[in-house]
Amino acid sequence: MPELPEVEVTKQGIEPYIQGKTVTGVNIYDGRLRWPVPKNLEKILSGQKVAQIKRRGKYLLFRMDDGHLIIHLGMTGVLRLHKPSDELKKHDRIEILFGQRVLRLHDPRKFGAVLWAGDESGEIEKHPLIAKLGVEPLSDDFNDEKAGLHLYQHAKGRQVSIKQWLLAGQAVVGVGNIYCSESLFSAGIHPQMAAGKLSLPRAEKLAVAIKDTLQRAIKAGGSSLKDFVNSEGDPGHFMLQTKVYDRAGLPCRVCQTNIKQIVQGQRSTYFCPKCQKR
DNA sequence: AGCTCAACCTGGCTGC
DNA sequence: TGCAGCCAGGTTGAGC
Repeated sequence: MPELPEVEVTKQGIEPYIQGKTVTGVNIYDGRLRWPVPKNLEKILSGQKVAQIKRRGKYLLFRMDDGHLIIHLGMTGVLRLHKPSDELKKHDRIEILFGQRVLRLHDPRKFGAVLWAGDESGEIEKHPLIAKLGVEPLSDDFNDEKAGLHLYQHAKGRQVSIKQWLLAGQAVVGVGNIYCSESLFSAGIHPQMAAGKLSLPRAEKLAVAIKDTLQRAIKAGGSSLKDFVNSEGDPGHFMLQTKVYDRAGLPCRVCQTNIKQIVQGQRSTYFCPKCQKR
């Protein structure tokens, strides 16, 4: 479910209610996520205050008194605030109590993660899961002058397809399978082109396309999904109307050519064979 | 170092 | 209706 925009909207949705609040308890209903949830998480977190929530790529980093709580939503994770009395739903895996509010992770496929990184293990930026991540697409490090050049230099010499290169997240984080297809369409780049063939002008165009796609998705999510505090509602799918994703066989919204679907690196890619050039 | 691929897990949809 | 097979928003880690 969640690519960067979904994670960002989640962050913005829960932060006002959680920031400055103290953990009063933790319940683990099924801790067998991507990695086992630490069994002693309740002991670790109880009494600690949330100073701030940051997002790095698709990771949410809760700055606590003695370290960071790391949460990743995986493929199907949803974080929402509830009242403790709200009925548990199937696939609610873990909850963190803040007095009369409770943060629940609902994750059917269990690809999400809830981990603890204490300060003794170093700065959170050096954490093994965080350290290798690419540049933040919406940060100053990816502004107009630097962004295209950064992509161009990172892609140089790579034989892998530009779709797989972009999705891998080593150059830029947060571009998941949906917005990867969308961004390449927007930049007019064929997904099977070798990453190393990316010219500087096209890299600049791609950088703009990525930022624009993600920003618009965040806006769409922010408007369609303000309600992070109640139990109702399914915050799962709030996608923009897609240009190519999941539109195999349908006419391109620009040129009417049929959208094609292919598989790259075990993932589906959608593109317009006419609008997108190698 | 770069790249490919299997694996983690559950549910929903398609087609027989 | 039942069931097998395939697909799904992410990421790591093994192996070449």
